[in-house]
Amino acid sequence: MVKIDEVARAAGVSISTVSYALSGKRPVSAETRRRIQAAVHELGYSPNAGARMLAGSQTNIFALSEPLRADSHAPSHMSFMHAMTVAARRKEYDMLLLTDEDASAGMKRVAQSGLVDAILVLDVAPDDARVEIARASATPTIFVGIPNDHEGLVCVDLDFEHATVEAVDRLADAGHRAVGLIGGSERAYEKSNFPSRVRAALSERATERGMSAVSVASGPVVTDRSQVRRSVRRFVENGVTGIVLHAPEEVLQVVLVELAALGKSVPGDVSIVSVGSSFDTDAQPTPIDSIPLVPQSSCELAVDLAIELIAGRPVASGLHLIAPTYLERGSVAPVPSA
Amino acid sequence: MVKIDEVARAAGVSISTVSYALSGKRPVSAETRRRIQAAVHELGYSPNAGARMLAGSQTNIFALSEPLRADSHAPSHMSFMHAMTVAARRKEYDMLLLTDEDASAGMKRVAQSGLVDAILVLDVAPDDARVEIARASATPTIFVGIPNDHEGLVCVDLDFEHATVEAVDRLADAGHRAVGLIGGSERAYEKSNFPSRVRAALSERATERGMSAVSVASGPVVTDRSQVRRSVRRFVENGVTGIVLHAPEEVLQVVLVELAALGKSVPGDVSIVSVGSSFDTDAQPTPIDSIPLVPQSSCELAVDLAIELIAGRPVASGLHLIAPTYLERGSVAPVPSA
DNA sequence: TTGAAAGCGATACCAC
DNA sequence: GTGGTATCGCTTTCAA
Repeated sequence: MVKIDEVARAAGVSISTVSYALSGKRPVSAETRRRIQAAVHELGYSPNAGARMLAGSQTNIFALSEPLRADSHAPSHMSFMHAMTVAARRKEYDMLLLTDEDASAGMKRVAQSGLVDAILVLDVAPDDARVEIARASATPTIFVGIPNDHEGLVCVDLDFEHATVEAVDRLADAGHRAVGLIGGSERAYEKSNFPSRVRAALSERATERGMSAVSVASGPVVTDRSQVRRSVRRFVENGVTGIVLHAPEEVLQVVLVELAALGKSVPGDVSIVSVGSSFDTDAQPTPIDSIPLVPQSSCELAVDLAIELIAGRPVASGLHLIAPTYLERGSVAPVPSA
Repeated sequence: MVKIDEVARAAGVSISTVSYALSGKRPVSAETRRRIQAAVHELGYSPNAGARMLAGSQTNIFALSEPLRADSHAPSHMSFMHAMTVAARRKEYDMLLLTDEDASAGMKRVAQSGLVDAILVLDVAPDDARVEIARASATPTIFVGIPNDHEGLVCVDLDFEHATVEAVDRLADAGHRAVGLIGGSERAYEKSNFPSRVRAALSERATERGMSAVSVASGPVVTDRSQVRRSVRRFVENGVTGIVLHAPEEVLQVVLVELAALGKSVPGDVSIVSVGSSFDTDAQPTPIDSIPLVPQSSCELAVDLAIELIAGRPVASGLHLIAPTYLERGSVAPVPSA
């Protein structure tokens, strides 16, 4: 394991110059820097992590607190974990995993031992125990998702309410008079407080636009396709021509199959918009308009905010909402003239 | 951030005694240890991670190399990552995440910087680039899964071959004369070399037991249920009464639905055994006999082996196969007397 | 623009 | 059974 003094010797400079050349915290002449970089490359030097932490009081490690509840949607979680880790690496940070059975204790431990510079919290529940720990800790903490009580916290999320409004508006603009919502399972409404915000925003906006709204929460995906199909049938019977979907990929597929079974085409007879999904609505048999929840966006923002906090720069505590982006895929069309 | 000397002062001992009391590497009188523990608790002390790494040359961190390929099965991956992280924590280790775009570079980096004590490799491909890196590195590395060329490596996995043999034997013992295999997607056969071992073991054992074997790889799960259904129909037409399933949960569900549609009952008409699945075959509408791939088992073994290597204790390089466990759930019954 | 040297906070050797 | 202290490899002040 090659050390900094070997690099210094090889480059014919002092240890401190090597350190500065690598960190860029002090100007180093072009020629000297070149020699140092050559030596670094030559010897395959990378600074000892422990020594760096100790001397620099920065670890370049984030903790990712990721409670894996039995009912969480694995593919979405993976996307977020992955996006977060990649975003961190782009900023030279590594990612340490904190599991659920360890969430509270783990957050304390990594903070107290100075193992990490900041904590990133995924899969935030409305009533999340980690909120209190974050408040009690001096370690910068960013929530991806929004707990009910987010006073003084830094939270990142998609702006679901505006996304929903946008979705309703698109349908209204296309002349649709009745809109239906296919939401997630009942459990989803306890796990996160956004499904209910979507539902509320939809009702409100539909009313404002003079539409009638029918909202339905779908049952647990795999075990209860029939409930989703029932909802779709009810929509059709009630003259709903616009559907807003806030649910996983599997549910969309059931919806599409059922519509086809009822002889309804998309967007010929029924228009669909997906809100806040993190799967690719473009890769569906029928591409679907979407206002996606893009893990990369949330995660990059979260990482940037963490870095600001670490640097001691001011960050507005409160909600950092990501503006929705509407992706047209041709699944919204004017309502058929009855 | 409270330091060791404050604890020492509070307990009225020297810092070395505190260190020894905490590490247990030197006997400390009961009374002294009690006072130290009290002080630790009182002050909320936890040792500085950087200092510890530097002085002790142990980091108590593992790296988890987890290439997230687009076609990987998210729920299984999550199970493994989670199980591995939990197993590590039980041994006082934290887990650092290495992503795919970083796999090779990341492994080198964390090894060279002394950030981790060992590397755990998940989702091993038959022809895995990480094999070479492991060979070139002095950092202990454990593979969960088996690359084709595993010379000199330490690999952990379920003993799929014996598991398959056991499954075939159960069916043979129950009098079944023809056995069918529902495997994963074609891609699965490239991603890991176990699906093909299962297939080979099945053919061989079936022959040994005087059975006829029909092997079928199912298509990509979601987009091609029809292929699975076709296979099931073919099985029934060909008089197959015993099915070995080596595929994800979704495939099992399709199989069960199709059998029902064909008027076949389980285990009345057809017997089924699942091999190497990591979902709960007991939670299915029809519970299924299973020789499960238990993430906990693999991960605990991997962690134990890593610790052995770190401690400098000898570990047999080569395959560490986990003995299969057969779980009876009533899905295997004597072949109906035609 | 560069160098010397004082820490950072533990661990573990050497004494007692 | 306990204490003093050199040491780990870097960062960063202070000097030049």
